[in-house]
Amino acid sequence: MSGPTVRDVAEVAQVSLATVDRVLNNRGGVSAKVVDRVKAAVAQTGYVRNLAAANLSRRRVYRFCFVIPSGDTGFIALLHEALAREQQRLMEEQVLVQVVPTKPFDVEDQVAALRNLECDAVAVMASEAPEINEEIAALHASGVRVISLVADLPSSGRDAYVGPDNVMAGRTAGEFMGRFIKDQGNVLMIAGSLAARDHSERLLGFRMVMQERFGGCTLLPAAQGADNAERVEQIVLEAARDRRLAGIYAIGAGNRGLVRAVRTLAPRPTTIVHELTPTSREALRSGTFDLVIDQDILSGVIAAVKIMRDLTEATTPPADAGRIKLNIYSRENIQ
Amino acid sequence: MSGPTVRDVAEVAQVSLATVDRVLNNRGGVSAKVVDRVKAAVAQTGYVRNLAAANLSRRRVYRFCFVIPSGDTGFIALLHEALAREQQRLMEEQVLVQVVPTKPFDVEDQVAALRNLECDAVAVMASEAPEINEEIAALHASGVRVISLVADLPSSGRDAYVGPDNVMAGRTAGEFMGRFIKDQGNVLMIAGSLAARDHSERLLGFRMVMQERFGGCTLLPAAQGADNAERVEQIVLEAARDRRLAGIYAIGAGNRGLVRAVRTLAPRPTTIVHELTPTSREALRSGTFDLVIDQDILSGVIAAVKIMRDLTEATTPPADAGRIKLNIYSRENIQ
DNA sequence: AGAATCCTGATTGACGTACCTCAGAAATTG
DNA sequence: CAATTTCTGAGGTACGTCAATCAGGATTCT
Repeated sequence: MSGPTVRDVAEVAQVSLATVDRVLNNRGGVSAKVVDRVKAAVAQTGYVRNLAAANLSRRRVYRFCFVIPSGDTGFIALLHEALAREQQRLMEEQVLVQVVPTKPFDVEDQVAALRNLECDAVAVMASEAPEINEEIAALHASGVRVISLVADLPSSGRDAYVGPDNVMAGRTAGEFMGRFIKDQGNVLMIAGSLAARDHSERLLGFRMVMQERFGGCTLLPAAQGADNAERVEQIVLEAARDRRLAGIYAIGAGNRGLVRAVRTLAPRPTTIVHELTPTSREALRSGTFDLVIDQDILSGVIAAVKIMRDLTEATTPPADAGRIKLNIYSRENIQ
Repeated sequence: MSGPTVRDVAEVAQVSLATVDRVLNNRGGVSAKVVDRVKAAVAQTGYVRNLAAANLSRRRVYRFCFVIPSGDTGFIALLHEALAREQQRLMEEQVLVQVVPTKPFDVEDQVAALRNLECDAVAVMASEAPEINEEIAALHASGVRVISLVADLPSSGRDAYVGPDNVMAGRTAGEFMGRFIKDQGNVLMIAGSLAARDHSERLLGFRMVMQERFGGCTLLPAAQGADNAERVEQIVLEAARDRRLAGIYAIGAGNRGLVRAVRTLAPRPTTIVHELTPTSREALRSGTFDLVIDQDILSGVIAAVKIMRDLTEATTPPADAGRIKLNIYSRENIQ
């Protein structure tokens, strides 16, 4: 009733259990001829590994580290929350996740955090800096698998990137911005820091679309808000002195300041931001924000763990495994 | 390391393994005092039954049926594809999934399909009809757990619904339609069949938003395209005789006809459709469609299986487990 | 020919739970 | 007090896979 087992495969292939095991878990040491026979037997019997039994038997414990900025608001808070929730579930799959918080924008601290990690794989969210790239390269050389999270670090030699296509995110923002503001007026772009690759890529994508298809708008010079609410608020208020401020595209954190600023303006500029946080959700619902482009960080964490497991098992993860989907939220589809 | 086991519970409760087993699987024959002690020990240790080991031990195989319309195009094709892909993975978890295709819009055939099913749980996608509701009620009474998929059947007494909030889907479509067409012109709505609850709910949501916030538009009477490309094409061409056709909202299938029709029109009306299929993806990319509102059917299938398993285990699934997210796609974020 | 290497078989003990039997202790009954 | 019933303990086997060991046969090399 419950399907064929390794025993049946062994019988059909005329080999021992040990040999079937060697083939199935490719441990090597089996001649090509026998390998073929076993594989044929698997196909013939329709054998499928019983995952429950496999997990039960194999008691390997994976040790993964997440090196990410600390923070108790916005997206970073959601990331920590998602990690905490997943930790529970992952325990049951013998995955131990350790979170190593770093000081935001502090390269030295982030480098220090990457030192002396005791684990099989690391997921890093950091800005682009040569020191960090070097540290990651060193980690990688010492046998630890490394993936970049949310913001890619392509020149670090990381094994994989888990996060959204940030150029696409920016392009998407541009598309909706252009249509919503009817292709006219000034548009303010606020990034957190241009050193953060996710921010600069979004900016790039946004600019591209606006220039390609919405030439009626004027793009103001990109401002840097340092993910700081007060800074962001000031930037907006300053830009709003010009009466033709039609749209605001906010990349990165500091949305609370953005809400405060936009609420004082009349007419209210079309506002598009990233990441569905309690703040942006509320602003969306109340009509202060017009669109939120979100990366589902929980699915990102899940994907990251999966890829880290694949990497430590030396099985190549599927090519698109790390690509997190972009979710678009308007006031009508907040969930 | 990998969580407490029955052994730990037994030790804490100062009883034997056999007694813990008797309590956990309530086999009776244990005094109230000891039962309490064991339960306290469970709470104290944080013991959770290892489902994998349990299923392994008792050789349980889940048998689930998906009763869904047949079809090799559009959303239904994607659904079948997703099921086929999941089937592979689910075999490993001792879940046997059987797909029972039904003739679309054929109530009699769908009722027949629901008869004589040999399984633990069924997922049904069907129109609303009293005969179907009755059949589901009968199934349910005979101990089979039933969930509705994509289109809800609330008065059937199904155990759960897995699918998007279709009113929300319609409202979202309305929100973007209103903003894109700048609140003026005629809007054509094409449903497949108003008997399909997902269609009627989307229509309802769309109408609500348009009336609430976009009073400048005129809603044409809702047309029924029977999920048929030719029908849909004709409906559009007819409505387009009026020069003020500013927008089209297409619920349900038949998008190939929609593409053909819209391509002949100038100016091209703003077109919003449902489900990201090869057809709608291509239309989005080429600029024929403006927005696609998609339900990720793969995640729907996964959620459905999870819920069916919970139901057959008599553990109540989390309240929001069946809610599939809505994904919004513009030409810039197709993936 | 002898030694080294490679391939395969046979066997064993986990993993955590379910389910069974048998025996003995404790509590209840007549 | 003896006879019964109720409760509990001890121990075992099974589920299907992983992982490891040991031993011996077949090849290849020197």
